Amino acid sequence: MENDFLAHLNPEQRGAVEATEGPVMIIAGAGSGKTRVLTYRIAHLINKGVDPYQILSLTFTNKAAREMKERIGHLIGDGARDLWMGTFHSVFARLLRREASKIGYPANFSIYDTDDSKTLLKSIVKEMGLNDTAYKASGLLGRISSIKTVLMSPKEYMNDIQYQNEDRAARREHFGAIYETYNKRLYKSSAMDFDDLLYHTNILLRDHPESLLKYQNMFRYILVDEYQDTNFSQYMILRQLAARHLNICVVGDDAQSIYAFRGANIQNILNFQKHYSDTQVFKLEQNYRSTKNIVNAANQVISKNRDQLKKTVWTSNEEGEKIRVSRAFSDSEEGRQIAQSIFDTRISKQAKNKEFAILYRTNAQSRPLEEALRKLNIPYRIYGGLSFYQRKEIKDLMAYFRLTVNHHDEEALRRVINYPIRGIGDTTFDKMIVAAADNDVSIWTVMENIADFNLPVQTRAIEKIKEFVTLIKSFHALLPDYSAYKLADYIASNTGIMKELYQDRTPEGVNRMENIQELLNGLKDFTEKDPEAEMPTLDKFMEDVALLTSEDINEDEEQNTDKVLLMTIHAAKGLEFNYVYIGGLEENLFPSQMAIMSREELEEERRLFYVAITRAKKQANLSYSISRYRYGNALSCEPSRFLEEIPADCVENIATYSPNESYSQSSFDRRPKVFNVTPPPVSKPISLTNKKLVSLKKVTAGAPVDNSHLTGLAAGAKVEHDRFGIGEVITVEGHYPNSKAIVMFENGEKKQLLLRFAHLKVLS
DNA sequence: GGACGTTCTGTTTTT
DNA sequence: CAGAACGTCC
Repeated sequence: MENDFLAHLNPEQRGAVEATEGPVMIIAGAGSGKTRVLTYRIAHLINKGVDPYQILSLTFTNKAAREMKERIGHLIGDGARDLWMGTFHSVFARLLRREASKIGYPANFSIYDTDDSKTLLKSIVKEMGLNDTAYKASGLLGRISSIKTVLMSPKEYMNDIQYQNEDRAARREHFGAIYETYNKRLYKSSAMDFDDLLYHTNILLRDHPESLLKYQNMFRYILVDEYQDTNFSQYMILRQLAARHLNICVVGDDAQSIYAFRGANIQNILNFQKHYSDTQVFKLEQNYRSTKNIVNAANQVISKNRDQLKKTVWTSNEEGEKIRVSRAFSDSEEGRQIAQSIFDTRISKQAKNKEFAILYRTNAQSRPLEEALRKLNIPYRIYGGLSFYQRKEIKDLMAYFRLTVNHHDEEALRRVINYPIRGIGDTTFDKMIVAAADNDVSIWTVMENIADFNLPVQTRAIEKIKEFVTLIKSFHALLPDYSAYKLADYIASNTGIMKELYQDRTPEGVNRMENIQELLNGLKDFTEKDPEAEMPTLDKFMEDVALLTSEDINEDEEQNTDKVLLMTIHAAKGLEFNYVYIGGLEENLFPSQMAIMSREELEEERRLFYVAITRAKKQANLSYSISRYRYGNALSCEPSRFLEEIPADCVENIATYSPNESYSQSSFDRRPKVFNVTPPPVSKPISLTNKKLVSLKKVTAGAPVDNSHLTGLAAGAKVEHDRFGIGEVITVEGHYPNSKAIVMFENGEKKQLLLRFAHLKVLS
């Protein structure tokens, strides 16, 4: 049994699978069967008699972990379920909940996402009376994150002369104090941010030898995927855990390191052999994925980078088609070209939608692509993108869940204390923050004992606060007895959220309602998943949802449908497609203008380009446009330098667009250059058959409003789906933002609607 | 406190 | 262009 499945591997792969003892580094070129090696390695370990729960396998996404678990399950059966497998963040969050008391946290600590952290920072800057343009939340969080990543506490930071000098020079002398307050507030809220999960794991292992020993013995075998994208904090965790048995196996490709911006340190992989003596190194250099032409082009491009491990990726696959490069006039025309090409290729190659992917550098690029695909009725799905859990209505309801589980969660409290409106406004909340800080307690504690604090607020507000405290406590009391679904449903209706959303009959409101329903369905699944197990309560559900992404939900329905996938290149890591389109190959966009200052940054962009090309199995299509709408302006663009780095014999230039363009060859001017050209007209009327919602585009004040301002709604178009009470738009008149639309409903009733931002509000 | 209107400002990638 | 932040009115 043991050997039959190893026969599926080539000698390179097999060597890497069978070297189970001691430090191992596997350098796996793009498309070389890396996941296969990891999967087989784990299966092989278990076959050799290693208990699954002694294996810790760290992946880059939860989805990768789940897929790998499934594949191992196919090889060895049920045992796969007991593996410790997941992202660094999810695995160590789980571990920290077990050991929370050792580091002074309760087991039910909250996990703050980036939004929570930013809101908290904004609040702190305001409370400290600092200028919020000099201390911007995003910048602060970035810096705090990188400092936490190098495991530096606020105290250490403030004692570090170099950092202090840096801050003085940058006129940020209060940064240390902000960092300290931020951490303190997190602690008072019983909350951790993403970096804390790794930071506190390090502290736990460093300061508690008995815990260290426990986990060293527990995780006898450690495997790390995408090692090139680990940061210092993660490196230190691994080093501590692996120190005893030294069975650490890292897999990665330095050429695909694309997360330096969030602290990934490519030196981890470059220096692995120095960190662990007697490392066995395996190189997987045969690419099974792409055509010769794609492999050659990618190799040529990446060879321009100075920092890299030596390896020669090669393939025995067929020569394949040349990489196609096309030029468009504008971003919307680029979209049309791509959509048309997909349309044609689908027929000529008898291909399915899901064999196509469109990749781009920034999320904002998806819009013109989506429009073009919709016009040709090509079904598509945006992969990644805004996470389900980042939507306002979901965050609001989840904030109630968080607050129920952990009353001290300040950001959850901030979100919902006055939602739905219950008369506790900003003024009252600010006063409670002050009282909390003065008494060194959480805001919840202030609220709980509101009468003792003699706050200078209206007695009405005091009453409201008492009611709110009672409400949340009543939810908490039900925690042990109610299932997650039952309690969530109870909370949704008892807070008034359901009622509020139900009353909102705008398309967006209905959509929000659907999202809430989806969340509740998710909870139902969670509740019913394992009837044998102990009661699936809400606090258990909350344990790791903070770390899920949109790809972790909805998988059954969405995953297997036949749709073209759109995503950023970062999100495409680890995926492959027959036909890949990479849009926006323009200087200052890709490479990003934020990343052309230093060689290191530029090399990371080049690796990103390498990742993008190597996603393609059969055909890679690159495109750029000579103008692009950004921030409301048409900017002139020049082709990306990366295009020139592809050897000419790998490339074929295809259809380019050039009627009446007023394109000048002058070098890129940072100031917007406005093109006086109207984009080519769209010939086909827009079909709305598969479109659920109608939303409105904003209209410039003073300009007349017409039907074209209804996104996706051509003149006279009929909205087929009447679930939302929207019928046919008859006329639209007036000026933004108070223009009016007359709409005829299917029952013949006519109503006047107010157009305001993206809402349709019924007037009569 | 809350609804609604106006002005300003940012502008990469994400566990 | 879109969303945040601010200002004005009830």
